[in-house]
Amino acid sequence: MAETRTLEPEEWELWDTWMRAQRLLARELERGLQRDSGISKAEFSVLVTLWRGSGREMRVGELAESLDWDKSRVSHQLTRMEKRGFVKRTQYGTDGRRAGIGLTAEGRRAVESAILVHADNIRRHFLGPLTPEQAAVIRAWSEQVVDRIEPRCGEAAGDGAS
Amino acid sequence: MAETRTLEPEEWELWDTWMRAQRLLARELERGLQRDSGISKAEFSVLVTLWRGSGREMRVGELAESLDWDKSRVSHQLTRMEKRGFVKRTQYGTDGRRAGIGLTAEGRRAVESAILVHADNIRRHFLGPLTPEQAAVIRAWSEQVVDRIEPRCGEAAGDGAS
DNA sequence: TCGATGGAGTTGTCACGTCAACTCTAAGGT
DNA sequence: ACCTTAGAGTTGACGTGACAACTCCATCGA
Repeated sequence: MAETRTLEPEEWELWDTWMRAQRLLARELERGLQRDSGISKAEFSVLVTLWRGSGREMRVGELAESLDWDKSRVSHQLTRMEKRGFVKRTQYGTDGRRAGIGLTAEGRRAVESAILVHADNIRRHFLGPLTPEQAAVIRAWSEQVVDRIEPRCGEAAGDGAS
Repeated sequence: MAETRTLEPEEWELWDTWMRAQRLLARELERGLQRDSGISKAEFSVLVTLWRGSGREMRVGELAESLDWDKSRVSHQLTRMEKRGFVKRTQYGTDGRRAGIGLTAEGRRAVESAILVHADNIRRHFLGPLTPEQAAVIRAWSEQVVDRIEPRCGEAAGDGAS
């Protein structure tokens, strides 16, 4: 273990400013999604992931892996989204309980519209104001962080929204 | 309004990597707080803000302003934390309903320990691996974002944890 | 004096997220 | 055939967060 002392003012300010920026950005994007497309960030994540599979049904575990979410979180989210009519669970086998997850027409419509709107918002709030130098540094740093906290051998598709 | 087209692969990868890094970092810090100090990020934020007031009782609105939280969110959080014995609401005036918020001894103990542990975790996961150049760029970028989304004239104390 | 207005706080409702406990099925071993 | 075990998915309980509706009280103006 390390030194166990509080942060220096300079350290603290960097941390605080970064946290604040990160939070405001996330809040802004979430609000945009809600306002322009009527869906939440969580819903968007699920919809995009299913949509990328272009019609193929996915399993809960697959979704959980793709999103880096807990399985039970996926299950709860699907329950809510099934109620809203965005996804459907279909049965596997003859009478078993394994479910395949598919988009409804409503879900497909919602995600195809949301993707465009959300891309605009990401450009406006995140990519737009970024200088090329900042982009390079932030990208490199983000990769460091991901590699250190979650070292992966292979690739896993992210959702880019949560 | 802009162009309304989806993100280029390069744009998307930057966005996705950044979101992933941000999320992993937040998750790691939150888990550290829970594991080492037995409190949540939300609890930590409230405790630190009260603690900085060094004994002086704060109002709900003051807390909400400091934390940049919705007032009702503060109220709900205080209800839970009162149940845990970390804070107490004291009455103002003779029979009115305005409440001043104070730390209990238990709350003070918890926050003073958590601050040290949390500082270590922030250093380990965030500040430590940062090169000076990265620190400068991230700091500048964060300030840009904050200024653009939430332009403030004066200063507001942040909590550095949520 | 009385009523309107506004600020401060609380409460309800619902979506999100985590953890642990549970069910069901498929395999595997004896 | 039977029991065990592991994997997949669901469920329940609870804390978190956003939003709107509500209560109280103070103040101000007719």
